[in-house]
Amino acid sequence: MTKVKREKLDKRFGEWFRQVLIDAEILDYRYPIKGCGVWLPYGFKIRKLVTNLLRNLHDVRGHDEVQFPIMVTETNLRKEATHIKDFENEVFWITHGGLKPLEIRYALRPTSETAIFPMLKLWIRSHADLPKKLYQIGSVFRCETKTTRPIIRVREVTTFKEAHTCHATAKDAENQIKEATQIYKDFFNACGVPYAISRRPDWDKFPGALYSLSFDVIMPDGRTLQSGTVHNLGQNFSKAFDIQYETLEGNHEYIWQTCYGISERGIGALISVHGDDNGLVLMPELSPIQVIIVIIPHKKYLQQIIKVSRTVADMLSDLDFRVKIDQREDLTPGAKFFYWETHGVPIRIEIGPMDIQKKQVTIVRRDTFKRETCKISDLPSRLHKLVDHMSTELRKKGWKWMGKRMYRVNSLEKANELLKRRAGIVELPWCGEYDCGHEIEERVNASLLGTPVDINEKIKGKCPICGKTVSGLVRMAVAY
RNA sequence: GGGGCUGUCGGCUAGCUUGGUCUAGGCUAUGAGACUUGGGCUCUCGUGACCUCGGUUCAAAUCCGGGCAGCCCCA
Repeated sequence: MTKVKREKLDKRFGEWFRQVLIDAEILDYRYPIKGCGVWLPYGFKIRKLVTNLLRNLHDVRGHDEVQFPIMVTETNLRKEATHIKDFENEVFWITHGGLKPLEIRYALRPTSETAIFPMLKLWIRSHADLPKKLYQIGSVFRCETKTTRPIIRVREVTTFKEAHTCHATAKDAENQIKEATQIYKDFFNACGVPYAISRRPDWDKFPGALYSLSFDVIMPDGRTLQSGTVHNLGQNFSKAFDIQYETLEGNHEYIWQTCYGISERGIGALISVHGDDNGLVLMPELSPIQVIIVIIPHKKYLQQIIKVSRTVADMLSDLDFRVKIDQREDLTPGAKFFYWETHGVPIRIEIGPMDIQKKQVTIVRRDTFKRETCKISDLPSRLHKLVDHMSTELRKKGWKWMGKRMYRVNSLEKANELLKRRAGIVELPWCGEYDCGHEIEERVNASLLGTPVDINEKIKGKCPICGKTVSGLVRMAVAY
C-alpha cells in the first residue's frame, strides 16, 4: 500500500505548491503578465464548487448577488481619504480610450466599495430599504510590488467574493459582523480548513474601516495566509458618499456599513492544508470527480468488466455522486492510479478480473490509501459513509495539525526563536498600545495578526515592552 | 523598499566559463502503429526550443546593455 507522506510538502512547500497546480491541472501561471494565471478546466471546476458554496452560504442568509463594473472613476476612488491613501500605490489606471487620453481616468477596482457606494446612494431612500445585503464574485486588481506567486499573491484576484451590507443602526452593523463571521466559519469548515480569527491592529485595518477581523490559515511552511476578512465600516463611507436614509421619525441619517471578503486564497489554503507528497487531496464535497472508476483489463473478462463498470457508474450517478470511468486505453492502470491521485479524487474504484469473479469492487481512499473490497450491492451505503467519514477526518486532521503550530509565550526572545524558524502563530501578552505593538513587530521581525477573538479563556500577563499587567494577547506570524 | 540569481522543444535539463561541425544532445510529454494492462509497460517511426529588443564581432544560445518574466534572500 502507498504510504501517506508529507515530506516534500513540509520541506519545500513553495515548490510543492507550484507542482500541484501543474500536475492537478488547476492553474497555468505562464501567462505573460506578472501575477496573472489561467484557471484550467479541472481547477475551474474546483473553483466553481467553492464559489457555489459561497453563494449558498450568502443566499440562505439573505444576501443578493450582483455584478458591478470593473472600472471605477478616479473621483469616486478618491472620495474616502484613508481608503485611497492605502490603495493608491497599487492601483492600475486606464488612461486612454483608443489613442485619446481620457479626461477622467478610470481605475481597475482594487476592491469595490467605491464602485458600489455611489449606486447605493441612489438605491437607499428610507429605513424600509434596510438592511441591504449584496455580494458579488469577480476580479479585483492590485499592482502588487512584492513577489507575486500563483493564487497566493496575484495582481488580478480572479475570485474575489465581496459582500457589502447597509444597516440603519450601529448595532445592526455589529450584528452583521457576527453573521459574516459565522458565514466564514461555515465556509472554512466546509473546506476542512482550520483558521485563527484575529482583530487586526488598528494601524493595519482595512483602509476606511472602524476595525477589521481576519481569518488566518497556517500554511505547511509555517507562514500564515490571510484568507478571509470582515470589516465594520461604521459611517466612514456613508459620510464620504453621502448615503442617507429617512428614519421612521422622518429624519435623515447616514447608514452603517460592513463588508467582508474571501478570495481564491481560500482555494490556496484548502490545497495546502490537505495535500500530500502524491499531490492534491480534496474534500469530497469540493471534488469535481468524487469517484473515479479504473478498470483492470483482462482479455477473458474484458466485456464483463466494462459492463459492470458502467452499471456501477450509472448506479452511483443516480445517487448524485460525481463519478467518471477512466476509459483511456493507452494508459496502464498504474499510470491512471497516479494520475487521479495527483488530481485529489477522494475515492477510486478498481474493477478487474478478481472483482468480477467475486461480484465485488476494490475501493481505495485518497486520504489514507487504504484499500478494501465491497460487494456491489453494498456500494451505495458504503460510499455514503466513506464520504462523510473522509470529510470529518480531513477536517479533524487539519485542526490537529494547526493546534501543533499555535504557541503561547511570555517573552520576546521565545517568540523570536519560534518565528525565526516559522513555527506558526505565536501569542504573546500585549497592552494594545501602538508604540508597544510596533516595537514588538520590529523586534520579532514578523507581522502582528492582531488580538484573538476566537478564545474565551482569561489571560494574565505582562506586556513585554512596557511591563504593564495585561489581560490581552497579540498574535504574530510570518505572513504571506 | 534593498540585494542576488535565472530565462534553451509543452515540462525538466545538456551546451555558455574559453564565441566557430550546434544542422543545438538527453529525459519526459506528445502524434501514428504494434504489444501490454491488479501501482508510472516496452518497441518502431514522427513532432517540438536558444524570452525580447539593441550592441560588440567576420561569426552570438554563449559576451555587454535595456525591457519583459520567474525564483531566492534581507528590511
